[in-house]
Amino acid sequence: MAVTAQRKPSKTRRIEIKKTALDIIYSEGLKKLSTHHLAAKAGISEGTIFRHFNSKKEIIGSIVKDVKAMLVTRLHDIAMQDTAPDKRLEDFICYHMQYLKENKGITILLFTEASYQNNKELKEELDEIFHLQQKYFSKIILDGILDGIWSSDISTESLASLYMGIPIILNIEINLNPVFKHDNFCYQMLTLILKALKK
Amino acid sequence: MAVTAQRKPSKTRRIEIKKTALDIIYSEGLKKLSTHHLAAKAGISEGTIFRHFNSKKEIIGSIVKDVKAMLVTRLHDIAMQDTAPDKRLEDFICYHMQYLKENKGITILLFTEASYQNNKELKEELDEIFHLQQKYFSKIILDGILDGIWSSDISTESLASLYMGIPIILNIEINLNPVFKHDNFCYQMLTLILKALKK
DNA sequence: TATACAAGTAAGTAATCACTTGCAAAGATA
DNA sequence: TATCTTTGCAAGTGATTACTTACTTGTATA
Repeated sequence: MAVTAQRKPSKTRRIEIKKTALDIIYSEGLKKLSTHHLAAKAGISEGTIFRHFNSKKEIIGSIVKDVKAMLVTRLHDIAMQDTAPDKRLEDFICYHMQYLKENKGITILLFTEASYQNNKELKEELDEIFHLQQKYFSKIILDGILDGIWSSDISTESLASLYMGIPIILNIEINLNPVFKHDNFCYQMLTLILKALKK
Repeated sequence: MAVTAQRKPSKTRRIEIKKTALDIIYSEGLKKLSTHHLAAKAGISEGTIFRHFNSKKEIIGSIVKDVKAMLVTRLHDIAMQDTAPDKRLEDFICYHMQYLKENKGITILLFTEASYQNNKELKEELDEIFHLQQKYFSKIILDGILDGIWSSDISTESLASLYMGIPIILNIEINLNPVFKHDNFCYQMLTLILKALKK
């Protein structure tokens, strides 16, 4: 019979709201992400949400921004390391999968929101995230081909396209199959990619 | 200044409504698929939609049923042919891509609706479609391995998972890149898969 | 030609949506 | 202690949602 939520600084409350939003997306679906339901799950009133965000759109925009800061820059760093390409490829894929495993609502948000809403700015953000990931992946592959460890008669572009399907598949499998063994997943995918790259 | 839509038998009208729904999903996003907007685009009144379908849910359910009848059974037939596995693989992938190219709203509907709505029956239907496609794909791969034309040291299951990412990627690329050259796409993907399968 | 049914409409319905308003009170600073 | 800013809430707002109701009209068949 809570009367009023504990007062917290906006910075903290924003993080809580975004975390709750991802929980809802992952466990109940995007449709349940109403401001009413989000407030209830976060233990605050609906009005309080709009004290910390100007709009619902801004909440999603802020989450996307977090992904760029946390995931995309890390993938960039991995791709640009001066270690061997096969080592970088492993780090890249495994970090990518681990991040998505630990932030389970992200994939649904990125791919569903873009095709559900018709928000132009959001679409452009997602487009950028998508193609940056492809670009960093391609960088590693091209380095490996230049180093002579991988076959050059492969379309790097196609392989990068194929790679981008993996996060989505991971998510669908997790969603449909509750006992999905995520741990092997990144190494299984790595093995397949290495096989395709073999000279 | 049309007063009343032309009278058509329910069978015809249902097809028109479903076609219009897919057009909206593809070109305007799932959010714009309201019964109000759907009726306007189909050139009928909102009430007429409910003359031919009991609910909006039933429209989507009927489209999913069409996919099972048109796409899934065709993929089954291709997988079960007694031609060479590499021929079947080519037919399988190219028919799959062609179907999705000609029915552009389907992929968004299948993958977005499942994570947007929390409709249990729909989720089970989509689960079935997803895993049947994986199963038929795996059948071809296993036949090729048994015939000795492809390497046996590959996880058929992993490859089938990887394969299922392709339709989604195709859709995202088409959406983000208006001048995407779909024609090469299925052969590029086929090449990569064959490379991974090489002995 | 009379009748019955199928297919159409306009104008509703309650529920839900994102968001606003006006006010109370906690916490920091003077 | 007095003041000011920030964070909270209850109770709204109009717009939109899927769907219903009551009624009209085209068309096939007796």
